Amino acid sequence: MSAYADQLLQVATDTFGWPELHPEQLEAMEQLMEGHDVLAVLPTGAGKSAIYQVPALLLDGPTLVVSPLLALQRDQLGSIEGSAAPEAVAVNSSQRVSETRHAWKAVGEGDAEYLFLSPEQLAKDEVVDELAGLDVSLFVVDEAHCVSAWGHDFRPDYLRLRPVVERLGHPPVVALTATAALPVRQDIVRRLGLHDPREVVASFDRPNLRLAVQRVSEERRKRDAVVLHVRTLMADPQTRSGLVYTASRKDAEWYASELAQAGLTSAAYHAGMRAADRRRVHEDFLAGDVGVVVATSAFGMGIDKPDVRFVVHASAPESLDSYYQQVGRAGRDGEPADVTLFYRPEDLHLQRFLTASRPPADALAVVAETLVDTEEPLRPADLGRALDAAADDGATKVPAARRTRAVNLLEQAGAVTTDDRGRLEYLDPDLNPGEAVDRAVEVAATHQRLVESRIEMMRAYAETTGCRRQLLLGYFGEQLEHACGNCDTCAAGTAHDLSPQDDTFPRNGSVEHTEWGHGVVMSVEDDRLTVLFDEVGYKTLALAAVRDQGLLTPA
DNA sequence: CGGAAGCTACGTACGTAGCTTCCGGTGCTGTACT
Repeated sequence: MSAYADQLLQVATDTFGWPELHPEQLEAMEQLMEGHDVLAVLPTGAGKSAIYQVPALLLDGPTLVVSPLLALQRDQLGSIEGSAAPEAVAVNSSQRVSETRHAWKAVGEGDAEYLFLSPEQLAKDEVVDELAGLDVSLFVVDEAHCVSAWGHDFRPDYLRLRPVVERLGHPPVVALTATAALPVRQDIVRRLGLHDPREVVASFDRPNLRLAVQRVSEERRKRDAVVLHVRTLMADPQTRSGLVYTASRKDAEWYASELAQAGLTSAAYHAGMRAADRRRVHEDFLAGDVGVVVATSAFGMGIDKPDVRFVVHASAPESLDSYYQQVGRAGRDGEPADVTLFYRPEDLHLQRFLTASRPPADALAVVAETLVDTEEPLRPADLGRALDAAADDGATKVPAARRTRAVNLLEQAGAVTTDDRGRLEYLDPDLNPGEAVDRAVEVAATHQRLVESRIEMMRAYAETTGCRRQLLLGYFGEQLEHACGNCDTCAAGTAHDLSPQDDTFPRNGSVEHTEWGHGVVMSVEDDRLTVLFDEVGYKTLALAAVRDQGLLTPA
């Protein structure tokens, strides 16, 4: 046991009232105390927040917590307030100016230990300037999968945390998430610039979830089948609550009303609803007044209800990452829960549409040209001003989010870098901006291939005749030797235990493909391999073809 | 890409087949207006 274990346990007990810590929690905390960066992948309910809350009190200086949703920030503030820990404050657009002023003052004077912020706040120079004077001792990225899932497109400021960490002198950084497959973990480590990170990864297996897929041919039949399935589940007196996920807001409304007509207490939940209605649905679900919430992906983070008895998908999501996160909301109490995907291959086309992204070609060109022409490195805000001025002279107008996305891509392409004062610099004056744009477009294309290959993994899960849990856990890098006995394919008798493999291509081993280049073996089944390639994402290869044609060599 | 909604033609007077068009997810922020 390390020198810190006793102190950590004592703070956990005295301040938070936790009589003990899980080994993973303690491990992550000790690594932080020793000054290491940490990536912790632990299931929800395993006490991820404790990992920063406890060491924060032993480290000298405030703890900065990056959190994706204001609602989550409020929850966290509330839970810290309910403990004996020092004050927690937030800085965001939803609170009064006076509250924000108080927050800065309290952190500055050492009265507040925890400061919650969104990544968008950290994109502002004045916020980072303020933080730079605070001697931040711990940098926490909560729900860190958002870095990878949202940073590339939806919320590009998630990819700009790294320069902030550096400007704060790189205090120990801890990234926390419940679900992260290998490329997501790699992305988190790379984008946050974690130094030699210690990874604490708990098992992904949730044996109490009964996994099933119902394949349906027609949309109309699927709707009937989903409604029937939910009605059947809710007819069981043991089943008080469950979730139905849909791909569109319209479907969420449709199923919610259909289930209500069938006599169930159901409610829709999606981002198109008014904030007050969303909050009420959430509260009613927790209180048990609403039995079934029918939701888009908007419903999820921050829901901690132990007795959710089922999660039904009326439509497949865009990745197993999302799928596992959503189904993981069932059966937190460890009791059996039903997890069923209603699958039509056609539904994957919608996911393809929703995840399709065009690289911001015009923005890339303007940003690259502006940066190459600038003598001094530019702060992002100054770049924005320069682009606005250029737009007044007839250049393409570039909204802030697009500009950030362009900067991110140029940086990933190695054309632009951020210096230690957070300023953007064009790296090689001899590199033609047109060439820089081409490279950035290629970076975006590589990422897009990964996104598309994730959809194909979703398809593989839905269509496999092997054990679903083996496939799912394999996706997250965990090998299940025996068929699980608690999924539909096991029940149908098509699943079977893995037979011993020769170890030409061991799991997690590096390989080189004749066409697709470098990759890492994710899972090995009897007749096939799934490999994550750097350039083309996930690919499943038939072992026979690999052997006969010599497609793959260990690297 | 697929599905729903809206439109037109049909050929009979209201309903349906078939075509076209449009829509489809996740949240922060700061500002303008009630």
